[in-house]
Amino acid sequence: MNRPCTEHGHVHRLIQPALTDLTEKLRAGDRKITGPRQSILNVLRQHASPLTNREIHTLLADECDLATVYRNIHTLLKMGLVNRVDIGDGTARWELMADAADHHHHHLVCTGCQAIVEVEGCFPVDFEQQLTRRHGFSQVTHRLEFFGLCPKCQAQATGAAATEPERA
Amino acid sequence: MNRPCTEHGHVHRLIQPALTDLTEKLRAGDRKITGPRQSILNVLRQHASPLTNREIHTLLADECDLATVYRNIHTLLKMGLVNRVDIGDGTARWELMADAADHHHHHLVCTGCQAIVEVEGCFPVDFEQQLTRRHGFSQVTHRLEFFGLCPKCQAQATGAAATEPERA
DNA sequence: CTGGTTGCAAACACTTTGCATGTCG
DNA sequence: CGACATGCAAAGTGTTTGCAACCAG
Repeated sequence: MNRPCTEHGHVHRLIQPALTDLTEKLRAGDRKITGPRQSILNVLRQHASPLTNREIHTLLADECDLATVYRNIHTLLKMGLVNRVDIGDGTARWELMADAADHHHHHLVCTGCQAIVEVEGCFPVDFEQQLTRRHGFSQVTHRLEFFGLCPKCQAQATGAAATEPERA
Repeated sequence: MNRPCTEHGHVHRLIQPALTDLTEKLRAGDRKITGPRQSILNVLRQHASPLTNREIHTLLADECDLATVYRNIHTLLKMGLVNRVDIGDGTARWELMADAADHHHHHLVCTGCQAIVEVEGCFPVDFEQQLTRRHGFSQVTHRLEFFGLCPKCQAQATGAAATEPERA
């Protein structure tokens, strides 16, 4: 389902919701189809790697204000159209939520260069239910991210002056 | 392993590293055992639920400056003594890293009241290796958090306007 | 026409940093 | 004594919000 992107070093999702499907959802939620809103959705559609609000704004080439990006992302979040991704640097990243339940996935983040790779698969739902049942929680979801050193950064680390003390 | 804390509504970890073990690690890293540093470690030892820098500072009752908390947490992070936890609100939280590899755990966060419960167990390491092997990453770790509605918030939601203050 | 939306700027919250002073080892 | 640590304040980011003008439905 995925194809490596030689230019950016990450994986592009081939299957992205059609823009019409997205605007349709907006309409259903009594939201207006404005220019900035369509642009934001398009930018997200073209980048599988989660983007920060600032990155979205930059990619939009000042088509709209940064505050508008924040407001729209927030709206899209409430409508369940985007998904928040945290990679531990304190900045929120956003990706388009694939249609409903399918295409559940996670990310593999390089601790060296911050590159984000999308990984398929996840643990069985039984695991989640089993783990949370005893606590009486309902509507349980999860967020799972992997971290590690990507091939490039590994080479760079070993190749360069061997100043890399082994870490536990 | 855990015991519910009636006062704070979360779960306290019974097994926490002894303060001497912690200061020992500091010494080993050529770090000084200062007053603020010991206090921070003690606060973390007494609260299993991850704390924000501000919370730590408050619990310290102004024993030291907020900036000192930030700096020390950063130091402890680099030394591998604390672990960062993100629950999706943009604020970093910190918990004491249990001894080495054991006591690997995750968190169950209530989307209603932000309460954090520690959950034991995790998927088999094989899963992680299998999932990331194809990407050539090394030193792979992961971060996993569960989200859901805690029993209290469920009742509050169904009971509608029903008076259910019950100081949380 | 009308309420949602936007631009702009100010306000906020969290986090980092420069510098002089203080203190552990 | 020397290097690291701290307090204080200022500056940096990421994010939110008030308000008047604007625009999609």
